[in-house]
Amino acid sequence: MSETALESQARPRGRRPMSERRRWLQRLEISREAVRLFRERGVAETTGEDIADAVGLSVRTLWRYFRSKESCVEPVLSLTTDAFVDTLRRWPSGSSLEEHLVADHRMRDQVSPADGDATLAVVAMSRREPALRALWLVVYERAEPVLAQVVADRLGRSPEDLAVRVQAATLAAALRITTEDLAADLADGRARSDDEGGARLSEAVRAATHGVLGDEPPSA
Amino acid sequence: MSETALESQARPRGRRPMSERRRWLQRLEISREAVRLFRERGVAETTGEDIADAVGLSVRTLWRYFRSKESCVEPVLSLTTDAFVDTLRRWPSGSSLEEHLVADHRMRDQVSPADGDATLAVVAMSRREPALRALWLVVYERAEPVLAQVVADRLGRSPEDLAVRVQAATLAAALRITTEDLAADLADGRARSDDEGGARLSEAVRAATHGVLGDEPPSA
DNA sequence: TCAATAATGGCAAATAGTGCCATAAAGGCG
DNA sequence: CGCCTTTATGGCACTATTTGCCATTATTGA
Repeated sequence: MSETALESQARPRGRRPMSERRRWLQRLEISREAVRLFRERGVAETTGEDIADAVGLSVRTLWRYFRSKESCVEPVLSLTTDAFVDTLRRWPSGSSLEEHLVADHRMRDQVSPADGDATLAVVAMSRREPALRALWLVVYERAEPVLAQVVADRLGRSPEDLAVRVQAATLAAALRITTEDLAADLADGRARSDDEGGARLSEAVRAATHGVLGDEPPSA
Repeated sequence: MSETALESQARPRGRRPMSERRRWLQRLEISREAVRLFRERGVAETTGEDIADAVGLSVRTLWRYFRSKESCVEPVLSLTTDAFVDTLRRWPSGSSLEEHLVADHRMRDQVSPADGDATLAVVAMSRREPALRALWLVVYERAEPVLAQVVADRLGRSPEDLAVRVQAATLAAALRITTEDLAADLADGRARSDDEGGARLSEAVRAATHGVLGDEPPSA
């Protein structure tokens, strides 16, 4: 086991594994094409081969990146939800959520309008596509531990606390439902301004937290 | 168009469609066998043909009852979550949730210990099986509209209200997380009594609702 | 250039699911 | 009881999904 001792400084000698970031980008590229095809023809009418062709990959390699064709949309969804969560993470204590949403512009830098559109389209499609619905819920569940950390920091408690985890799940549900409402409104032709979106989000978070996290209506 | 007028009293002449209840029982029977096989051999090692054979159906008919082998576990999960939701529906205003959980025994009549075990086993497996996890989340999402009605009744508001829907999602998350904790504890060999389960559930609901629904700690 | 390692692609095979049609089962009616 | 109608099931072929295996290619260090 002298090898074990040297393990930490063992230099790899061949081709290095794909970097995490490069793999992430590749998955995102596939994801965008998959969403485009799903929107154009529908999920059932899009085959794994179609997606692979659109990206310029072999089918075999596609299945190395994703376990199913539906899960191809996951990176685009995660991109948007991660931006949401990051925005919440930057929400300073003592300010209202609405003020923060107006003041914090980094979310618009983090996710392009095209990806935002794509996400809302997938959420709208998920009303009819059980596989997409399941994926959407899974994506939001994965946000819960991150939100638990945010809540824990804010309340000065442990992220393992049952109350903290429940509060995080609550926050996730508020974000999710607001997004679903927005997607439904857009899909059904009811337009909505970004400002109203922010207000609805604040309302949802307030309904979910009852002010425990320190947000107050801006008029108060 | 005269046919349209008579449509309501048109008597069917051939074999009647399977009753909703019979179809539900058939799905439940399949579900129990599927869970049994999944527990014994794992999901990947269980094929659709295995499930069909266990129930005594042809594979073709199995796929008429379920769209995928993983979704076969859905009826057992729904059985348990429905019982949970029904218990909440019977929760009288003005009493603490813990008192209600102790007093209301109908949940134990509604779901057998075997089905409860099966549900917890599936939840435990869902930590490693993405398809089961997705299904579990979908089952709980379907409970949200029902819970929204419960919340709406309790608060005298519309079940369409954003705040009501968010509160319902919050309640669903509390139930879900409590169940997941219980499943994890059981799977990891940490026993837990029913009483403690009720206490944890009350704690979760209280953390989620902040007393808005009228529950109070029994000591208060 | 050579050796080593990782990514990709091609092919075959197993599994998952669907469409189509034949047959069996369950009713009503004479 | 046979006759007719409708539904549930089963069998078969077929497509799609997904994985294992191996050859090929690409990328790195020596």
